[in-house]
Amino acid sequence: MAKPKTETMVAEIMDNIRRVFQVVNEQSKLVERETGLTGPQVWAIKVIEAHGTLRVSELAGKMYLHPTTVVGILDRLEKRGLVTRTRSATDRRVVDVSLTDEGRRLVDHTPEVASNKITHGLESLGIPELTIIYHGLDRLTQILDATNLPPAFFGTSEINLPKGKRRSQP
Amino acid sequence: MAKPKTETMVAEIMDNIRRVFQVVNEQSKLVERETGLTGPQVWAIKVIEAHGTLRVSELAGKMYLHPTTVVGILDRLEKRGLVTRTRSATDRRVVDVSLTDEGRRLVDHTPEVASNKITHGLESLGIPELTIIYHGLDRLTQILDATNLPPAFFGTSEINLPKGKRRSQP
DNA sequence: ACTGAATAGTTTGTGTACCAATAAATGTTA
DNA sequence: TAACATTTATTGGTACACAAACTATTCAGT
Repeated sequence: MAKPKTETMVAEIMDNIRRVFQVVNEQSKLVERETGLTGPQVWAIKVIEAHGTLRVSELAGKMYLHPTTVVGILDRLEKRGLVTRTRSATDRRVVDVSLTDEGRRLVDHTPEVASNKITHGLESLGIPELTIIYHGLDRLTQILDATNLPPAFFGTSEINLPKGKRRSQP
Repeated sequence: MAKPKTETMVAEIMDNIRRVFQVVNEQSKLVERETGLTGPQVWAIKVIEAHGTLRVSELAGKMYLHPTTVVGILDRLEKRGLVTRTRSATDRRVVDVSLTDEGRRLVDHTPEVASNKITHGLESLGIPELTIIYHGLDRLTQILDATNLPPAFFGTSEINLPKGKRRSQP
């Protein structure tokens, strides 16, 4: 294939990105059937467990989501008794989020969120093929970082892109 | 970086996929501000213009979306007078979708949906770098296809994954 | 021709995901 | 200190995205 035609390659790359979207979405639905929680919900309690008690804006930052979205997710998790919300004593604007015992139990019993088809498929590959995918995505995210100005909706709280990629904060 | 550790690479690949998600989402919002239509809406009328009149299930197939989702998008486009829905005379179960003059006018005046930051960034790269990204994503979608059973909600109508990827129909 | 399966599109309900506007608390500055 | 701005989380509203259930139509087999 690799016909050296910029236009064609860009179009195919965009199509492939859409494909990946699709599959990741399906995976989210699959996790839901297995655990009774949706992908984002599992993701949230994983983050909470890893970090310990944290404020809503911190959680949103670590999940790359807007606070409004996280509020909805927390509503559902709270209704199920998996997390608690408490107003901070020192700063009453802040809401601290933490796991309940039930939530912690569920996290432990969830045998790796990542054990979905994508991760599984990736893990079955050899180092050479993984390297190809890795470099391609890495290059892609680099150009995304270069062209993507921060939308500045995160306020001032540190954004903490996990792998230390991303530019300096405003 | 290419430290040959399967576990680490898989984790970083997943993180990068999430990054791409984020940026594509932002792009969709940006297109919305410029055209008054959302990303999926623009995508839909682009597909309709490219293919001409087509049925709802065909449109859904070409967009990799469930028919239910497309129905909602069509509702909004129809309300704005950009598309029309007509029941087919030969098969009254079928609904044919086509652009109105207004819709065609809007498509022409939309200077390339793809002129977003991602495509822009990609187009600014040279063939060698594009090749890296292309191969990485291509390999990724291959393993996704291999592990991803068709959800089988498209019925029998030809699905037409544009680049000739995807399995034979049931 | 008639019953039953399959198909096409839609409705209904849940869950993201975001923006705009808001309320309450804290900070800043005149 | 009092007016103003900022921060933090929430509510209200729109738009996806999908599953399950439903209606209408067509097809298949007897």
